[in-house]
Amino acid sequence: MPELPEVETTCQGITPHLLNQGITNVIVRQAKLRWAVPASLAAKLTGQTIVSINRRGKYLLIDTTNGTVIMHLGMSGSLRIVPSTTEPDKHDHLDIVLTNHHCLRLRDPRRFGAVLWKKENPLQHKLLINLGPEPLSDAFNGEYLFKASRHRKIAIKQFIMNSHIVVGVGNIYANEALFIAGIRPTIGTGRINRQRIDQLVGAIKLVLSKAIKAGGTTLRDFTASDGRPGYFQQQLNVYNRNNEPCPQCGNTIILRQQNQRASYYCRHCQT
DNA sequence: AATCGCGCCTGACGGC
DNA sequence: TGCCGTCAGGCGCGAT
Repeated sequence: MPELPEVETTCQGITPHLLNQGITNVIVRQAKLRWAVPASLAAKLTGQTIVSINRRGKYLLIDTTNGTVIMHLGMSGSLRIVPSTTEPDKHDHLDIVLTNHHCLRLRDPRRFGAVLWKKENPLQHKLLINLGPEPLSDAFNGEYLFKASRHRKIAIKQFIMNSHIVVGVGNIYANEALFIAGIRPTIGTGRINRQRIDQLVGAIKLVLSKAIKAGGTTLRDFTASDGRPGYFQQQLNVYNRNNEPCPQCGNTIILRQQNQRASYYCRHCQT
């Protein structure tokens, strides 16, 4: 399940293969993703050159000489670079074929992902324009999060998973960051003091940057663009560890549903 | 304005 | 073995 570290790993993995490549063809085998892949995508892209690849939150932005492809990997999406003669898998929905006879291939069994097109100013796209700051940027700091958190009644876990507050924190890393910060996921956001908000900001930055270094987290189906899994799951403290001992105090890790999401935490270490 | 719950979708898994 | 129900979850959207 790609969260920010997995998308970043993918972005870094595909960039050297795509940069300055021409696009000779686009093959859409399954247009029904979260939103329909634009029917005009192939016409827009064919003959263009890829000029840069960026990430904003969990969105990948592939800039070409004619406009930008905006991709989201949803729950189960992955991108690979393969020779264009490689036989597609059942869930390989889209190929962007390059002049080097390889293609960028999108696989997404659950089809929660998206492939969109924006002619110019991709950051102004409706889905991107209201996103919160990047968690690893200086704009995401204690002052910002504290201010945003005042008078909010929502539980802190849902708050940090809200992409309008900060991008890229999905369920896995929200659980992990709250554990590191010693904050119980169910606490009302507005009741957390500045010092603890600062700790939470530090914990989010720490867990995300460590996960990027490890190449992401592979629990079910994530693999990097070279097909290798990530290794951050070995460093998970609480996620998927219900009934196991807390690595800090030895008490049993609790699992409870919170807004239809699994929250894992230690009742002793997280208050 | 903030919050809540729904729905999209497939594969894995457990129970019978 | 095979069938079926349940769960997982990002996130936009409509309802409250």
